[in-house]
Amino acid sequence: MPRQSKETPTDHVFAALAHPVRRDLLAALLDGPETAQSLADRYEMARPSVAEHLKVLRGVGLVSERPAGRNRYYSLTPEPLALLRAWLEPYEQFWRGRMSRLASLLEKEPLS
Amino acid sequence: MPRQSKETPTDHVFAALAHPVRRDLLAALLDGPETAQSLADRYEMARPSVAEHLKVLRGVGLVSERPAGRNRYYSLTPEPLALLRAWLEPYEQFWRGRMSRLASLLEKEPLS
DNA sequence: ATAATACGTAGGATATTTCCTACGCGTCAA
DNA sequence: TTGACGCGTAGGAAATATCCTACGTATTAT
Repeated sequence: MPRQSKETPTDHVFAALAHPVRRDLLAALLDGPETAQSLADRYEMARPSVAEHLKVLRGVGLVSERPAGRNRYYSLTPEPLALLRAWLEPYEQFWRGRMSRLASLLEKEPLS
Repeated sequence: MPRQSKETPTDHVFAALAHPVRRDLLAALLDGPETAQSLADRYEMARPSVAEHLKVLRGVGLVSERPAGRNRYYSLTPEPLALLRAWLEPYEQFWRGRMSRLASLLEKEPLS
């Protein structure tokens, strides 16, 4: 399997979540919408840098924006995280498979 | 909150999963242990490059190795993915909150 | 012993990411 | 209108990540 040539939405979500600052930004938005400026203040980071990160998050649909006068409020839209959960699925099955195999093993040979 | 200075295990798991090739490698290992060489063949990539990726995955505990003569079998150890699921938790709660608020809104003002 | 093969890692070229300052645009207050 | 403020983005420096070939080591086959 020589790696799919096209990048999938899941690829982009993983890439967006790879950076600690972007995950921090998402966490901050759990408490409600905020502006780029106030987020920049919170993280001791230049506002344009925060704006870039927000752009990435918006690109994968994890964040949406609402203009309000000269302000612009960013809010969390967690739907794309469903892709992450879907990706996780086969590994959890794999894990459960291992666990049950271990369980049946212990059943046959207890306390050895 | 000026960003935690120390990197957490969760940070490292996200970083490890950020690269498409590393996710492909994990997916390949779902079918059972494999050597670096056979993985390299599958992905049309130089073996040392695959070895580097495996090193990263091993660093976060997603992969373990078992030497066997001059071969070395890598296998999937999905436990660290629990960190990812834990990270996901607050966002799923956030999501459910939005859904239920929408539901109660529709209940009060149906089909408008 | 010798040849072949699998391995990890070093060294380094290249690509990508991240972060900043500088700028121009739009909005609000005076 | 004018000045202050918030915004996004361009441009570029610096840090990271990625991928390769080259090398040395260990194991198997001849």
